[in-house]
Amino acid sequence: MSETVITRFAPSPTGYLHIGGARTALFNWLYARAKGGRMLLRIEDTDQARSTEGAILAILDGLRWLELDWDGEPVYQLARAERHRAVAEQLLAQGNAYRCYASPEELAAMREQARADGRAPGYDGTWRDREASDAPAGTHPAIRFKAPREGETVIEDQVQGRVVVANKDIDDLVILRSDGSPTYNLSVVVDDHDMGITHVIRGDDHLTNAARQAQIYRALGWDTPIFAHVPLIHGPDGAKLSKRHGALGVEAYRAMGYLPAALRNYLVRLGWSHGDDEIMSMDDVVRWFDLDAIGRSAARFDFAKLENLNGHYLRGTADAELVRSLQALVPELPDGAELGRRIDAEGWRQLERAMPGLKERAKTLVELLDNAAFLFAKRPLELDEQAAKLLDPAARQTLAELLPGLEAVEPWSPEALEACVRDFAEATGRKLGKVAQPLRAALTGRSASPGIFDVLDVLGREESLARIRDQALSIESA
RNA sequence: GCUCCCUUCGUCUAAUGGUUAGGACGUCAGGUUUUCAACCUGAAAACAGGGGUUCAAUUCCCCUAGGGGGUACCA
Repeated sequence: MSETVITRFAPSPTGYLHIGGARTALFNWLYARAKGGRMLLRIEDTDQARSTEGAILAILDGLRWLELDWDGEPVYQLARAERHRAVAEQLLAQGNAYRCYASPEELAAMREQARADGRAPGYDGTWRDREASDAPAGTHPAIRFKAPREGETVIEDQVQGRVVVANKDIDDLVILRSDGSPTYNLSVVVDDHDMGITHVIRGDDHLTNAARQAQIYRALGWDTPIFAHVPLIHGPDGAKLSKRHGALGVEAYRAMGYLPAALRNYLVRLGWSHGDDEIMSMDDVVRWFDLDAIGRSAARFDFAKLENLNGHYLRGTADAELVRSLQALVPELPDGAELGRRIDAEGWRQLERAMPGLKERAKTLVELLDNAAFLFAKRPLELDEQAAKLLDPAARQTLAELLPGLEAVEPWSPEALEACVRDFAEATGRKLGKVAQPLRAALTGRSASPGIFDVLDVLGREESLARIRDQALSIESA
């Protein structure tokens, strides 16, 4: 009997959706899709001190941007606290848990002592067998899980393989705080069980939790889900890619001009592989994805490769769609407001017309937009250093000589323009580059741009000639 | 400290008990070209170290080193 696969992505809303979380979500999504199952979303907001509404929104937004959809409504863990509490009480009634009256000070002292003795700094089980009558008056106890002390707990992990933890190394964890709120390890078990989760795919920072959780499953008489602990993603320097060490939320990648398709492709190859395949559609990946092809070692995040992939996807995206992406991106840019004002409807149309030449030359949407700056520039153009160097007296002379021919070009099409410029170069014994580069500098203010005949075409006759005159004329006045 | 996991070119990775250890990104050198990209060709570049097991280990086992995770009344 084959059971429907149900995975879940369970972020805690204490920050944005970071890149590791995004990959975890992607893997869960892929596995569910690959097996014809479902992926559920659970917001683990039980840490009320750190969870924020804004973070929840940022995470949902990040998932939507990555086009990772989930099935059904998100489950909010906090809303299920009553159920978690009931399970804790059940564990207590069954004798699988006990009340612990130790104060925070006592616990701290206990940890310190254990450390000094070279032992694992876990709870020592003081209240495991003490009578309730010993309880100090007026204190609210926490409830601790009575973890087995003998033997070992085995996790048959789909990625990590067989992981064995000695039970003596697992202490009695608190499942219900003294204020009556459930803790993570209890909530996860109850929720995963109640939601019918069949496969838990998450970062391997949860690997040791899995052993604790397995013990709780057992005490409750529930089947454990299948675990798959995916290695973490490290920064370019090999250090942990944590929120504190410059890890970025997916919205930062969006703002840097990356395409969701490129990020997904990059992320899926971080830890998972299918032979020598690098560029894969999500349809391909869904067809091929499985847990056994996930590697066991951590990967470093490499922007260079992401950029390369992004360039690939950029080139493969339709012009009109790129314009829409750009329109959505502009407000998120640092100078977005100013830029948004400068580009009018006509500007967007021009941008789309210039897109074939632009998308060939950019690795990100941000770079693309920067390369398109000449479209929105106002005369007289500001020349960058190299363009200024290019427009030496000889070049300005060339432009002056070229001008009459260009003025007569009819129609103003790339083909006709190219014929005109080539004829001019040939007739005057110049190499094409000697004409094209000054033109480029005059028209775009830079030394690099899309094909120069396309630039002339997109800019139009009037604006092109005016920009050329701006530069050619200066020699006559000089 | 205790405990768990990991280790193939700079990076992401493939493969195999016997291979010239493959691909991709990046780098370098050419080609193409109106610039820059793209594209094409080529090059340099890896089995962490030490022990075993075996006719034979990059591959299996052990140790060491290095890296990472966990070690909360956080998730």
